[in-house]
Parts: sequence; C-alpha cells; structure tokens
Amino acid sequence: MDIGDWTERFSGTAALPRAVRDRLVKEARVIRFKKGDEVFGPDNVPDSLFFLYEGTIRVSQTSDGGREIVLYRVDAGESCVLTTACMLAEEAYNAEGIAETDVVAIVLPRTSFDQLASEETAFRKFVFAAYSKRLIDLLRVVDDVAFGRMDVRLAERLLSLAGDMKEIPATHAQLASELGTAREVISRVLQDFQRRGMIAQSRGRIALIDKPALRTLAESD
Amino acid sequence: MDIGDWTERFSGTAALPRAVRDRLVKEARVIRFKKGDEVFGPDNVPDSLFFLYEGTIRVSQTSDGGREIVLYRVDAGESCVLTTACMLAEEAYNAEGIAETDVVAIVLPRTSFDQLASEETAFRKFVFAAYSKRLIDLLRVVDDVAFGRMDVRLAERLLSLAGDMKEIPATHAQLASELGTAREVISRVLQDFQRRGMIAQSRGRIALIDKPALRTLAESD
DNA sequence: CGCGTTAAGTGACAATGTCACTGAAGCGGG
DNA sequence: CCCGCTTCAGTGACATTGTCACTTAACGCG
Repeated sequence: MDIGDWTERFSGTAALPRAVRDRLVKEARVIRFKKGDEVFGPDNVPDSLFFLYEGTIRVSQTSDGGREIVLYRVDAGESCVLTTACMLAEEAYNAEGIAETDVVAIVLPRTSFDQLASEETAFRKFVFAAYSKRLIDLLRVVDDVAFGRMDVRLAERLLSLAGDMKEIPATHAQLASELGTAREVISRVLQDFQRRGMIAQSRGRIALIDKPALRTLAESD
Repeated sequence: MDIGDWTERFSGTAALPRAVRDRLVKEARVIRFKKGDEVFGPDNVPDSLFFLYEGTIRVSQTSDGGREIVLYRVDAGESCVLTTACMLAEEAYNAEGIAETDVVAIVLPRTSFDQLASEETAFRKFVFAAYSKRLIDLLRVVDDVAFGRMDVRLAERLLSLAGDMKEIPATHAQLASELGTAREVISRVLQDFQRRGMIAQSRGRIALIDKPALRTLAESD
C-alpha cells in the first residue's frame, strides 16, 4: 500500500530539502477512503493535518433542519484547512467532509506540522495560502447565498459540475444540497431551463444541451 | 502619539521574549483611524499584518447590486486576517473594513511577520488561531444566511448590538446591511416585534423592551 | 417657520422556501 | 414477467423574503 514519495505532489513540500522530505515520508501516515465515506465530521474530528493526495473531498455544512450546502471542494494537491482550523481553535463545527471519489490522503501528526511550520518557509507559505484560499472561497459562498439568484447559481453549478462532460449524473435533491436550497426549487428552475432548451432531463441525469446559453446566464450577475 | 509597549495587549506577542518585543515595537508602525474611516477595501489593499490595539472594525461584503452584509467584527486584541489572507493569496476580494469607533492599530511589515512566524511558536499559534476563528465565523454566517429565518437573525443581532444597553442607535437601513437584506424587510420584522411588545421604535433608535422574549426568539432555531 | 434631507411605512408583485401530496421510473424477488 | 418497494420528480397552495415605486413622517437648520 505504499505510494512512495508523496512530497512531490504538494507545492508546500516539493520545494523542501531532501532530508526533510524523507523525514516527512517516514512520519506521515497514508489513509484511504472509499467514495462516499465520511472523511471528517462533527463526531469525527481529526487532530492532524490533512493532505489530499488523490481524489476529491466535498465539504458541506448541514443545518439543524437537515438542509445542506456545499462550502467547497478539496482537490488533489491541496490541504484541507478546515480540519486544521478546528484542531487549532479546538472548537466544534458542523461541517463534514465526504469523499466524492476514492481518496488517498496523507495525515501528518500535529507535532510534525508544528515543526515544519516553524522550520520551513515554503511549507508555511503553503499552509497560509491554503487558509487564504478557503477564506476567499467562503466569501464567495456568502456572496452567492446572500445576494445571488437561484437560476444563476444553478447554471454556474451545473457548468462546474459538468466540466467537459455534457451530462451530469445528479438528482434534483443532490443539486439542492449543493446550493443549500430545497429540491422543489431545483425542480422548478430546471423545468424552466428545459423549457428554454438549455438542458434535457432524465431520471438522475441532466444533459447540458446549450452550454453557451447556460454560461451567459451564469455570468449575468 | 506613542502608545508605548503594545505587545502587552496581544496574546500572540505578550508571551514573547523581551528582546523580540522590543524589536517589534521598533519595527511596527502605529496607525489611527477615525470612526467611519475605511481601514481597508478593494482599492486599498494593505500589504502588512494588522493588529487592532483599540476600537472595533466592522468587516462587510458588498454585492454588485450594492447590498451589504456584515461578515464579522474585529475587536481590540485581535488581528484582522482577511487582509493577511489577501496579502498571501494575492487575490482581490470585495470585502471592506470600516472603523466603527476611533481605532488604533499596529501595522507590522511583511518581513517582520515572516520572521516572527518562523521564529516564535507563540506568535504562530496566535496567527493560526486568528485564521481559524474567522473561518468559523464565516461558517456561522453561511449557516445563518442560507438556513436562518429573518426574525430570528434580527433578534440575535439586536441583542448582540445592544450588549448591556437597552437602546440601539441604528436605522433600519443599517440593520439591513448588518444582515444582508433589504430595509423594507427590517421595517416589517421590527413592526412585528413592536406589535408583540418586544421593542419600541423612534427615529434612528430601537429600545429593547423585552430582552428575554427576544432571546427566546433568537434561540429558537 | 419653512425647507431640504433622511428615516420609515406601504402596497403590489416576484422569487424562494415549505408542506403535503401525487405520479412515474427503476429494481429486485418470487 | 410482473408485483411491490423505494427513490425521484412534479404539483398546487401557501408563507416568507426581496424588489419596486412610491408616500408620509421626523429632524435639523437657516
């Protein structure tokens, strides 16, 4: 189950001296998750630093009423600072991380983290940058939720979920939790999109027929 | 205009060795703002680390449509990491900081920041903790905006703005920007509160008549 | 006092969220 | 094959929130 020298993969570790990297490889553990597993959550608070080697993690927040909103995604080569934030602030939070694909992650014990952060400028920059990126991601979420129109937000999300694909395997309920709204609202908006010829729907999948139109809509803030 | 040894005030600097603190006092600049001044903003991106020595800064985000929402407040003894985040990520953002009272702040050049962060564990912890706190603050904002009811949010905010006072000097429009909504919505909800005997209104001020009732409402999520 | 400015109220309407359903599509066992 | 279960999607009525275009009221000052 060894993955060799993972320090190559991260901008915060690739630049470190050989000796440090060897030490890291020795000190860190490799963890694997299956698609759908909970990587962290309210009950399952990690006390270590998380590097995502392979896969994607979806970080979302759940309301008391059971509704859900996706805060951001962590991709390969990034670090998940929310867990770190929690570790450092020693505060509870109700966000959770779900593996969207099979995931390979590197877990660095807190002591190694402290040591690295003090000794290595490159590593420190990496961690600060990760924090900053998440802060800015969250600002974006706040902006969207507080001021954005539902149709615009949905168009955006459809495009970003699709990537290069032209079909998205997602139910209305899943899209609702992406955007922190109710399934019925998604149904209504998607019906509108369909009526306007921008998408086609079948059970559990959405085909993006007219991406340019969606993009125009998405950018009309 | 000297304020002496400000390092006493911050948990991240008070614990540092005497020599380091003396150096800091020498390297840092003291800045003052008047109530209402813009401390930082889209046009005015600082490239230094900010410590708030005295006063309060309100950090808010403005939408393209001109609506506004308060993200959090920075109080004396805290550091404003959003500016730092921006400095580190070198990305634009549309948040701004307004001095809510007269403000005295310490500005630490980036180089001093880097050096401190590498040499002093206590300082590093302070900065990480500040980041973490803001992240968690923002999670809370997202939760409220995405899932919270307006009356509950307003009751909460009235109580927190009032503190020990029983009157708040604020217009409906100001409260609307606190919560990222429209003035009319605030007017409606406040009228409801008034009808239920929880508050009394006069031009530009709101008297909290029945705080316990407001608290009950605020906690009914 | 009269006047300009800012604060607050109003009614109509649009967008979004909630509730309680119905109907339709897939799936697995007999 | 088809029956019945489960999940997904559609629907209409209604509540809440946001938007627009105003009106009315309060204050501050020359």
